[in-house]
Amino acid sequence: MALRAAEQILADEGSAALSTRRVAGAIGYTAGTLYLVFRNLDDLILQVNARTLDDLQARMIEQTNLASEGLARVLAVARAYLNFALERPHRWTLVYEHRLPAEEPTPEWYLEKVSLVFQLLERMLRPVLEDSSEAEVSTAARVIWTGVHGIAVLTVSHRLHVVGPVSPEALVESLVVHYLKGLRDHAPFR
Amino acid sequence: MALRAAEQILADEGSAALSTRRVAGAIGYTAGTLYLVFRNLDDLILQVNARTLDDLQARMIEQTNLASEGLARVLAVARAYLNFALERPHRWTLVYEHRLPAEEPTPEWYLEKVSLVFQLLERMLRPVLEDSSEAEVSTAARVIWTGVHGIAVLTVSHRLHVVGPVSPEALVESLVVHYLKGLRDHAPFR
DNA sequence: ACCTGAACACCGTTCAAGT
DNA sequence: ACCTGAACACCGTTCAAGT
Repeated sequence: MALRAAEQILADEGSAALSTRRVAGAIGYTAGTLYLVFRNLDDLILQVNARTLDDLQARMIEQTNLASEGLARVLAVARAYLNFALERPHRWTLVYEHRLPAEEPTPEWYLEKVSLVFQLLERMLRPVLEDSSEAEVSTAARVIWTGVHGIAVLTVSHRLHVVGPVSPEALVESLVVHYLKGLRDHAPFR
Repeated sequence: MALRAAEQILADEGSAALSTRRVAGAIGYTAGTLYLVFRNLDDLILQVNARTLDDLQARMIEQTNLASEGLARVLAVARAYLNFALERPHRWTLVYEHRLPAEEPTPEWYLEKVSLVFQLLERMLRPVLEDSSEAEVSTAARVIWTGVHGIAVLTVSHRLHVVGPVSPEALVESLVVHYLKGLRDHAPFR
């Protein structure tokens, strides 16, 4: 299948090597044939990314189920997201770097998959923030999601070690633990 | 100048339109001529990014000086970073999405500029975390930097609104305020 | 019905040749 | 000394033509 060949090229050589001619060649066809299956290269990439998002979601659910109590589950989702990114840097990078041409809107089914990954975190967070309003849980889920994403982005692009040695796992733990602690402390800042 | 033309194309049409032929054409030259000034396209992009990092640093210093006390200064650096990204999405995106070929190492002077942006945040953070060790301040600076970066990345790529309406400014404030509050509370999580 | 291969409009990069 | 323009090896995409 074309998608599997694309994932292989991606894993081995990164997104710069991902071309219609390369993918077609890898499965014994000519570039033109791909256009009988996919609308264009963007469509092919969207399908590759859909599988990546599915795999990510599955991994997050799997890892989260190994942890029992509140905070441990939040940490487990966050770590699963980070580890997925670190283990498949090229596939994961393609998901958030790929941009459709401005005129083409992102398909609904794709946005749905992005949203599912986020909702999983939101669900794990609710029991930890019992005393908080719905809006506060919502904001907290966004902060942790974007924060873990940022750690993963800068680690994968090798920008993090530029400012000294540091473990991304330690950053995720510090972020989740201290942010949630601060959220539950309703006193003013100083 | 070639760099100014490159910035114009980038701002107007994004990084996909940034080619040697386009840049050369915009300044009345032929593609080959650019190779008398730049080693190749990657080198040109590196120079564009260097200017972007300089502008970002200047903007951060400027905004930070408007705020006086501890927490306000940390918030000011964080907001300056976010706003810079939102106002120049294409230029800012190129800085963190551009990858040199694996064999070519990133030049020292470039890593220095990345590191300066981070150090500015670290300096603002120290007075707020008087009771913390050097290592704790160091981790905190990395968590806030990566966190704000993640908020900016997902906002610029339009992934944030996918999970419902949300203001990136509010996320930055929630992250900084609650994370720092949690950091100063030395009690165990529950 | 399925696939090819040539064509078109683009790339980055090099380099002999022109002024 | 400075720049061009052709050449080479690549792109994505389309489509008449082949089997």
